[in-house]
Amino acid sequence: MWKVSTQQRRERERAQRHDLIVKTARKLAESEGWDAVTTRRLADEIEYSQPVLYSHFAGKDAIVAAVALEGFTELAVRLRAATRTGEPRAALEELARAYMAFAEENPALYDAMFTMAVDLPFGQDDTPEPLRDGFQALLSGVAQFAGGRDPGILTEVAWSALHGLIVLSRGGRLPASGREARLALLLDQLSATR
Amino acid sequence: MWKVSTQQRRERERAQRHDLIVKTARKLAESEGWDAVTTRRLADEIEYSQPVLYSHFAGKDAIVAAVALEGFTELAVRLRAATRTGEPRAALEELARAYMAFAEENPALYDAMFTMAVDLPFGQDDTPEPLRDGFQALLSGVAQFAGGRDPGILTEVAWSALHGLIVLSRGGRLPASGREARLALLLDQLSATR
DNA sequence: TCATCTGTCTAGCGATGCTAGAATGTGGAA
DNA sequence: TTCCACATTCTAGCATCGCTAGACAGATGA
Repeated sequence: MWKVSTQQRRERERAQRHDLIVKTARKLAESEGWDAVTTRRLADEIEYSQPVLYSHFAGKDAIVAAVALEGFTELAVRLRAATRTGEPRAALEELARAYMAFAEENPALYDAMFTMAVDLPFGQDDTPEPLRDGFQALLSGVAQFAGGRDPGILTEVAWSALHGLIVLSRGGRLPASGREARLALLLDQLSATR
Repeated sequence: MWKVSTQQRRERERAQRHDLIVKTARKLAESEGWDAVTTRRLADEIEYSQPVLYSHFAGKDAIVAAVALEGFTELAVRLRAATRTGEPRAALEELARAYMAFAEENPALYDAMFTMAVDLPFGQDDTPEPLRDGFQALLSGVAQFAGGRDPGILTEVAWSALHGLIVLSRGGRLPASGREARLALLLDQLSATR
């Protein structure tokens, strides 16, 4: 009944608006916090009415999840870019710093990825590619210090420690002053092969 | 104008109701999650009307903070009780296990303490006693492995790692299967003096 | 017995996520 | 060009949230 070309244009426009919603939600969250990201406010920003959001996403949580997914892709890229150094200890440090820098530069995004959205499949078969890729990048930097131990487990512990530092620092649970000292100590711990 | 005894009775009753609110909020959060802890629901449970809550607390956040404070006290007691073993490595393990057990047995409480409530003073001079005490308990178990390093920093890193493991496991970010392996590896890392 | 004052409740405000049904506008057929 | 059909978008509203003003009730001391 409808021309094929018309249908394609519509799908293209829908995809663009889908992206616009995600980008706007992210920008808004980053500049004013996730509390400011209400469906009304978001609808205003994209210059459409509220129900339009629900023709793209099942609900607000799905929008947050979409933002988080975008974050995983960027984090993976960033970690990949930080795994090119030669010397092991320096490589590990660069990797850790890349992770922490990402979290600091995109606090709202990081929250969406690791504290808010719960409905993303993580350790399972249908885990999105970017998630898997980011973990692999971390693993590549940590693995050489595994010695006889399981590199996967070591990576999980390293990741947990980094995440813990980030999230406790952000909430004011850890003083901002000791930042560098803590990172240095963690890197020492991790890079001690045995 | 008012009898002293009357006034005392009233203050006693107020204190009891204050406790009732905190206990009820905690129980409700633990059994149905913090989303179920609405002011209306909470008022229903304590068999008073909503405004009564606001005569005790500035708002819902203050109630959560009160629950969190109770949690800090309990955690401190628990950690203190786990610092009595002789052999250092065993003492450290017992301490770590006590911390993780507390988080697992009281997930909602742990969330209130470390993820939700933001208005509790942490690393400052007016930090509540239980917070300081819990940190000291952790420190007492970790310090002997510090070697030449700053025991405070080491404790902060150890705490971060534990917290990271807990919070990532809970969100499904880490598979439940490797739990013991991750803890063992972390303890190895921490107990390696250098 | 009465007046007063404290404590409690009813009712309501603005804002939230979400949705049903009306209105709009676009595309193809006559 | 006119008209109909259908997809798309919007207006308006629901239930619920945290929070509060003002009415109501009950206890207290004179």
